[in-house]
Amino acid sequence: MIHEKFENLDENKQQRILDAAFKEFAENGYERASTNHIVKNAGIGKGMLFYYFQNKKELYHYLVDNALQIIRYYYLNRINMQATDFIERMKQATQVKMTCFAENPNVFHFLGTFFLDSVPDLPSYLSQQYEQLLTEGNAIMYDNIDKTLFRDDVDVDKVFKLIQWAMDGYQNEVINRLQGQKLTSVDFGPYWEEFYAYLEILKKSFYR
Amino acid sequence: MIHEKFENLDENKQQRILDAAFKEFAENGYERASTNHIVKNAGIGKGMLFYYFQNKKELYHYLVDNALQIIRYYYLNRINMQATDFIERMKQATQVKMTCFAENPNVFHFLGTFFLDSVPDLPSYLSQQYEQLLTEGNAIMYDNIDKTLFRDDVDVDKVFKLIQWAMDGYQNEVINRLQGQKLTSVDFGPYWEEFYAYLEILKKSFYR
DNA sequence: TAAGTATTGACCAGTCCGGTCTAAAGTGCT
DNA sequence: AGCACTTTAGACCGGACTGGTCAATACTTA
Repeated sequence: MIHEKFENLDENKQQRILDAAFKEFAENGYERASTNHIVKNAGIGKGMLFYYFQNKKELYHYLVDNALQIIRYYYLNRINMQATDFIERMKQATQVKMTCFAENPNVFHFLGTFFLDSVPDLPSYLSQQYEQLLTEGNAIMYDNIDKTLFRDDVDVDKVFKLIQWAMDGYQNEVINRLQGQKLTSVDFGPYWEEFYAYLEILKKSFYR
Repeated sequence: MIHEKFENLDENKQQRILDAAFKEFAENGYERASTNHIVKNAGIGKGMLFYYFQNKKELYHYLVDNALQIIRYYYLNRINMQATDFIERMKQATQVKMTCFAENPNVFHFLGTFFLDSVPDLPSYLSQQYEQLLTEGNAIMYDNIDKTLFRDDVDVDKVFKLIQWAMDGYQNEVINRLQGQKLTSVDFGPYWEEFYAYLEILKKSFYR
């Protein structure tokens, strides 16, 4: 195995290195991320990083692969596609997203900038993995939706958009409100209550 | 005057320098912005930048001042606060924002990152200017709104939020769709039509 | 004890940084 | 034309930081 050395490390140390690397790349993009910062934040010597990984680029690819797997794991198994109610579907998607974000903020942020970053020589197997995740995600959001629930005097596709913008808006609002706090120690109960109130308004307004 | 030299330059050259500087700071934040890039993109010699401005920080402050003035000019004079219809108010605000963005993308982007950037020793007169703009902007959005227009079975403040998230969502959507195009040469007509269609849906759904 | 593995951080050459300064070119007055 | 003054360019400076190497050490196992 290519990453035998790294993956034989004890769990804790592995995680420290991954966290430091995700964070550094997320905050600075590929080019400007500093391997020096990574080793310092991970608490290891400079040499070890290049003992575990061939070079900076190879480390980056390892992280992309890792991040895609994590996200995939969250999304694909937790959304019930039998529910044909669009707002209920969005509710699930939003909760999955927020949970995933709270538990893996660095990974999330990393993938967010990964899309924007002009990635250096991404191997094709990673591009494919990424493309697949996108199409699967799309299916999860829109397949098997009952459009007859909506009031018939408006364009349903536009209402889809409006609902999604509402989801995004609320998520950003919560993230902003919680800025600086450790997400793992936050009680999201009250936030979900508030969220449900918004969903009720959307149903009242957009459904028959 | 401190910036006599710079402001006596012919209009064109001044603008080239401002554009290059706004763009560089916007894309990289204060610390990582490079004066070398700025002079290269502005097409001037390195020495001149430090002939016009004392140093990097002083240039940055000049840009902040300039940007705040530009934004202020757009917003304060073009929104009719006599109109008590919230959606109409948001429509105006969104159009002003998009117009301003299309005509000054660099300035807009610069101010966007300025908020996030931990700004180096911002002089108090600039902080004050900034604070004032924020409160004025708030007034423009929410003062003198007729809340009786809304249906009475929902929380009006939450509907405010939903409408604003819709505005933000549509703006982002358009900006994404037009990515890479020169905004000044785009015909926004069709986009406004589409925008009005969204506003109609919002009125139908959220008003009595 | 000896072989083998894991680990460190000083060190390398190179890039880029903000800022300076010399020398030249341009401008305007007499 | 000659002189004083302003405007311009970019070579250059010390210093910070970069990705990556490597010799020296500590630890583990037999």
